[in-house]
Amino acid sequence: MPRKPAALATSSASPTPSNGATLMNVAQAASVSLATASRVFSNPELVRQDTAERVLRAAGELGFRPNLLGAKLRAQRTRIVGVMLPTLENAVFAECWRGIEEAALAQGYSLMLVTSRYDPARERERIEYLLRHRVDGMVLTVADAARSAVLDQLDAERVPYVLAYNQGTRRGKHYWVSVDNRVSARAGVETLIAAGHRRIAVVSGAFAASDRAKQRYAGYQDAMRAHGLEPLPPLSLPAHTPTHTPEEAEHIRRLVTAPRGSTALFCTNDMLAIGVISILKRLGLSVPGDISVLGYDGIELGQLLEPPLSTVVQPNNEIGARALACLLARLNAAGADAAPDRGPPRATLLPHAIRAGATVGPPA
Amino acid sequence: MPRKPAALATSSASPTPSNGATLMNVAQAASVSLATASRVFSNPELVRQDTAERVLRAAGELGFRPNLLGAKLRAQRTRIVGVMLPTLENAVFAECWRGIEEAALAQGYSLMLVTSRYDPARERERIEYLLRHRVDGMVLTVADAARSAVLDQLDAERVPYVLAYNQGTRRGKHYWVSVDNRVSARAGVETLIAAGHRRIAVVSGAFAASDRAKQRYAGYQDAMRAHGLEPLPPLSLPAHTPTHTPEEAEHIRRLVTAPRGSTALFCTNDMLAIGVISILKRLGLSVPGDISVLGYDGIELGQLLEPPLSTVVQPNNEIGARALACLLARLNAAGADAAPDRGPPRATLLPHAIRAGATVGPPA
DNA sequence: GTGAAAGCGCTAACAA
DNA sequence: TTGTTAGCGCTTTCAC
Repeated sequence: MPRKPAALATSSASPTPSNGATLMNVAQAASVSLATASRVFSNPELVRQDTAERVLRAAGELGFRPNLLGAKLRAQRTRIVGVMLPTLENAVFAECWRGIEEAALAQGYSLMLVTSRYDPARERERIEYLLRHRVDGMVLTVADAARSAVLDQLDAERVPYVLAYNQGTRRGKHYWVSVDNRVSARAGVETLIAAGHRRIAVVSGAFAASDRAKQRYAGYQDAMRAHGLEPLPPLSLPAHTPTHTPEEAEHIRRLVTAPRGSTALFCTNDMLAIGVISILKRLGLSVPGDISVLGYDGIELGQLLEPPLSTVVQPNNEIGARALACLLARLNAAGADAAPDRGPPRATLLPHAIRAGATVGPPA
Repeated sequence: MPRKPAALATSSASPTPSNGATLMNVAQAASVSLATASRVFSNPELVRQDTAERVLRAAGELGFRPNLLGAKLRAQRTRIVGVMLPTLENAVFAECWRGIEEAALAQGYSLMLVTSRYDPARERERIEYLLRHRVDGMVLTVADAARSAVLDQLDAERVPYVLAYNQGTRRGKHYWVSVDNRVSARAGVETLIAAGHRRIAVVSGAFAASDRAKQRYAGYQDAMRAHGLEPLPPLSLPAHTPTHTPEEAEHIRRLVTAPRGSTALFCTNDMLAIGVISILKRLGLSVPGDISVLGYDGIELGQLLEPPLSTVVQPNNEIGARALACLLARLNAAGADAAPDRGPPRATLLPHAIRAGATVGPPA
């Protein structure tokens, strides 16, 4: 009967830890060729109903589980998307991940996540790692999209990628999904001005670690100038440490108590804002009674606090989901034909919102 | 139907999006056999110094990047570890992920992350997905380790896994890394008792979604009984919603204002504690002036708040790192020989700590 | 030390 | 509709 020279009667033991059955085993059990068995899973419409059923039944009985490795190697595409985010410990990115995972799941794509810690050296290393896995493309947030070594590398190697949060700078150079950082920051600061504040300061993470922070600062300057107010230089705090240092507290104290100290602080991200509010409280100041604080990001945690954080809201889930969708659109467009005009738009600008919260009030 | 020489045209340009060079190309450029070239990367000690250098140089010039897919398929092991966590939006798991990623990076292992959302159906689906990728093993946190369908499946298929946070229940059944939930919770509640509280209530997420919550509640009962106090039934709040519902607020109000209402609340996780504190404040109550609140988890965020959250601290980074290390130890032990006594211990109990914070004070 | 050869599990021409 | 046949890029005996 076995007119196959097949030397693959090895199925007694359990080769792979998970499960032994290969497509070949299934094909034999269903008395069809390997090709037909394959088609049942990848192109069911090419195979007759009852044949397909026989194969499926055999697969079920054998506990067959497709080995994606073989498929990927052969197909020269992995259907894996690499994701690089600065950290997950800032809820912004955790929320974004959720959007990405949801979208990938819906589209049958797999994900590989790495974190860069805002560290360019680590960015390079982690990207290399994703490349070795032959991801089809990437979704990433880099420190500074305009001067990023990894982005240059990716461009040189023609790896498709889409930026999340990084707002494209040079015209038409990158694909990106973001809110308008500058405009939205301006809108946020204008709520401060509308509340009566005139002396408004900015607290930010390191500009080098975040082009968004720079853009948001520019938005602050826009708002101030548009209202005839003088922008102040930003207070740059090092990456949010788990706990406050005395120096940080001292900086904040000076900012708000100097003669003519600021009455409102615009923090370029929510985690920072939460930390700043705590520092202010420890200094014996009330928020918003003595000082108003406005955040940026719109993480859900902000609403859990009391008073709830006033902040500029980005749609974090959606940023992730859209970035992934954009990438898949690129991948598909490239597959169909190489027409340069096909594929998704390079820029996806999502709307921001202002969440009123209760950490902003009139100046003391 | 168009013919297919187009494929050749594209492949001449750029075979793989990333890079074209295969190990075979490198071997030819270095005038060695494929086998030798391979050895340079996997078993350098088997090849002569100068040969190796030639190969390395050729690889550099060609911009060779090993295709892990080929290696994995051939070697029948992927060096990928699957990670399943309930969510990353709870900082506990984000911190744990950090530990896992660090440890994996150090050991040259890759990771594939999925989230289960505390949903058993989704757990199954996501596990299947990891299995298709032929991960060598898994690190996971399941809703309830004692009655988990996915764990049974994994056992049946002999896939090595290590639980993080889930504390092993049946003797010797699972491998796990955790603090002692019951003992640590008891210790936490005893700080409440030491502060003078007698009427202490528990606020928890759904027990069905977390065996940890159940164990921590048991610890609470232990503490109460040991001090001659009457344990109260837990107040179970649905999964932490982004914002508070009126019902939640009403439940909390009743808990603390009924005749002889509780003076302290033990929340079985930090996010819950943060939410509960906000609710109390909105009810016009002061923490810890009117009501004391104790959390559990020790997320870093807790220290950023004012007052800083009093909580039972788990070493989240280390739980992740240890879980991964334990898994790799299992994988290696299995590789060496199948001696049943080899390999890491099944249980890894990590020490907890109490972070005093400032949300616990004497009863009003 | 090095090379030749045989696949790992799967997909996709092409043929029947 | 189904089968045959080549590999995808790599590791790994086994000879030399």
